[in-house]
Amino acid sequence: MPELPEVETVARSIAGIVGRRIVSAEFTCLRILRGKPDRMSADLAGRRIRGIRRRGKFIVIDLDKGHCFVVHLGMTGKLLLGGTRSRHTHAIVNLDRGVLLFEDQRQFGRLEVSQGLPARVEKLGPEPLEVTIAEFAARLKRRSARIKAILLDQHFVRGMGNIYADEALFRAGIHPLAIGARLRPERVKRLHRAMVEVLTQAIEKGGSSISDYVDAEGRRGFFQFEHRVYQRTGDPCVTCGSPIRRILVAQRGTHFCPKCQRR
DNA sequence: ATCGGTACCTGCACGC
DNA sequence: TGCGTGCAGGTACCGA
Repeated sequence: MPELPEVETVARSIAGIVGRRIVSAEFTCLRILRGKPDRMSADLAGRRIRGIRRRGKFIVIDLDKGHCFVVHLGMTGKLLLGGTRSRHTHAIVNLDRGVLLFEDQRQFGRLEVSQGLPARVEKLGPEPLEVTIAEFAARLKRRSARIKAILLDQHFVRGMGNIYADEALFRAGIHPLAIGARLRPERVKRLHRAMVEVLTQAIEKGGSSISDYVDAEGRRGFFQFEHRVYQRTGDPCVTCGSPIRRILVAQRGTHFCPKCQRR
């Protein structure tokens, strides 16, 4: 499910747990854990929640003494405040008031307890909503891959995913197979602007609910109604009417208008 | 360091 | 109805 706008929406939806204390935590699926379940439970029990932040697609729950509870939602992960347990409920975090559940049908999500930020999470690229056009252009100049693959690389910018890469490229009029370093400065500028616009608008709409994405209160997003190319294969381009095409780039379904998006 | 390909999971839609 | 195939918001890891 979750790219930057969805993760941001989920992070905001659990902001209310800041200040609460973790009473206990139970983990029932080894695959999604970075660390041993009993050790993680012991590290979490009794800790006060000091803050919630998002770093790329990671949700960082800051605890006492620099400890972090780091959550990645993978493709189908959900953080939920209360609600009924299901066969995909893999973690139950009991708070002094309420409970935080982690569900994940496909088990691509990951949970981790660390002292400070894990190195893997620390060394990601800049936030796409903060990176300046100058830095964006400089970083792009060093990349020889296709622009779609570059946007998906979390070391280039952190938080873009398959939906918003396709949507940003469409809005910028750039073909997904264009080589990053070869983009003219004017097109780089358009891409930077399109990326910021599409992510900002998507956050305002609470993200995209493609199948079952919801925030921690169970609310769906509405940005799926604003998609112009993503999963619109064969449908007419909203600008020129040409059928939207789907190709594979970096093994990911990639949607674009062959007339509006040029290499 | 970067690039492109593969593996990891479950569930759904589709054609036969 | 059942079965095989392809597809799905993700990252990690491999060899080149």
